[in-house]
Amino acid sequence: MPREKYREIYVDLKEKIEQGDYKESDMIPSENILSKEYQCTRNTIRRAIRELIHRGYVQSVHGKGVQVIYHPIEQAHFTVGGIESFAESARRNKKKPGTAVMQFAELTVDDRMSRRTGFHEGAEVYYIQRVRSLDDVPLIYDINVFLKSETPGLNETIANSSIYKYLEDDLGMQITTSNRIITAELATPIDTKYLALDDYDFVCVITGRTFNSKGIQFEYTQSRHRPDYFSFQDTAVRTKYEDG
Amino acid sequence: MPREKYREIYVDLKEKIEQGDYKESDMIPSENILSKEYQCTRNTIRRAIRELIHRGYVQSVHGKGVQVIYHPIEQAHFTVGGIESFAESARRNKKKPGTAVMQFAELTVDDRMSRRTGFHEGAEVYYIQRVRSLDDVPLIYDINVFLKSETPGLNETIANSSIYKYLEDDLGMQITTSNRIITAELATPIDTKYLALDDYDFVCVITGRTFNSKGIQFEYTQSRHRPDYFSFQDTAVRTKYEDG
DNA sequence: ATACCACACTTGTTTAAACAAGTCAAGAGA
DNA sequence: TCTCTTGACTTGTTTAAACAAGTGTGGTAT
Repeated sequence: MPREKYREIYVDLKEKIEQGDYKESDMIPSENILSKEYQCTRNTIRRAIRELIHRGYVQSVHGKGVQVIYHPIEQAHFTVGGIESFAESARRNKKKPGTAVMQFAELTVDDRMSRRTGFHEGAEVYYIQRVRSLDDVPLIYDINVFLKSETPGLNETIANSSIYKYLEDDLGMQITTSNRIITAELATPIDTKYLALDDYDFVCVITGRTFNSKGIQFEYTQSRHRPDYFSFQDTAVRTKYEDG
Repeated sequence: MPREKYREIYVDLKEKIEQGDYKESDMIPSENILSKEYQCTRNTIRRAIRELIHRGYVQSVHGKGVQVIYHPIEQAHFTVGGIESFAESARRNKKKPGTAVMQFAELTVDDRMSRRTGFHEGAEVYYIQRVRSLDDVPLIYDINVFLKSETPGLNETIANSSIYKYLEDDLGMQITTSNRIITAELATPIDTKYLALDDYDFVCVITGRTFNSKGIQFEYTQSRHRPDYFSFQDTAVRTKYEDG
């Protein structure tokens, strides 16, 4: 459970917005009022509000207040966003997750793979391919490359359930940053073979590198999704003036 | 030009990273050292670093320091990310932008459109369809809906160049937050007709709502991209503990 | 009525300081 | 040699206060 004040306040306000206590276009109470309510300084309130802004819940307006802009999205898709494991996403989307390991290999990174994954040449890695299903329909083809030195003891059994759960609970690793690129590509024969693509001849692809709290990139991932079950959510905040 | 200290520091550090003064996996100087260098308090330094973290340039490691994780991406695609106008993106991707207005209409939001766009029923809007080209190849089909009351004076001539430029420079509007969803869809006959899709029968779609600094949603957008010219970049930072 | 100004609010930026907590290396003690 | 502790560093959280700047209201003088 969160022990940090700003996080408690953030979660509290977030739930109030999601439950409709504060409705879209409403102003939430001012920072001064909230700091009295939550028994803390304005700084701590501002930090909680900052998180809400970054997640697209509210929008601050100079001189006026902080306005709710949260709009629940239609859940026709399987929505991806933030840093989540497949199991977590599945649960949030209220679908039953399933996993089948297609390949589990241990290999050494060569020149070409190094450029693609960001791992150093010569690094020892686990190379895993898995098919993920939602409500028993195979919809996602996952290719994972894990740095062995940071993920010791990884094996096929673990790959069959949840690798992230193993990393976080058993190895005590903390996942922090994820750089991702979203594209769409023509389906490969492998996609067509293993996924229920129906009539689709293309897939949505998330390619990304993930870092742990020690600042080490421990993962490279490529997730190939059936398009009608994929949507990626994002909130961008424009900081004043250009970025350069 | 930025007058805020934290922004000057942010831009300065960002450029040092992009130019390779601080290389990947390097630690940048500690917050205390930087605060002396830049003649400010640690708080201001932390704020600049926070921005770098959110844009995927660095990663802070508790007790150790702040590490560079920036990795220049391969520019095979047309990369979208952050809040940018089409003209800005084109310039950043070093391509010549072009625009053709297919439709410019003024209409009133009805029930169905309200659910899709987030505008109130009965609101007066501009409805615009445009084909965007990069280096003279038509690659993006843009559908924009602008709230008339917030974007007065919009016309076909402006739509032909840069609407965002008009809003920011002439109307003095500040664009702040953008909620977007990225998906891929089968190409419609319109896509096929107006875009150079080559053999592709699908498009990448960015759907989004944009807010100005007054907290008013003034735009709804749908951008349909040729897939091989599209990539969406994202950095996610996992805040400790679950979001609820 | 209208234009203007003062005032009470709001959020935005910056400084300052204290303490918590994680890392790492050097040195003491076995 | 090995283990453990200490201390100096790092980032993380919170408090406190001052001033800047934008918004809106209400009153006053025209």
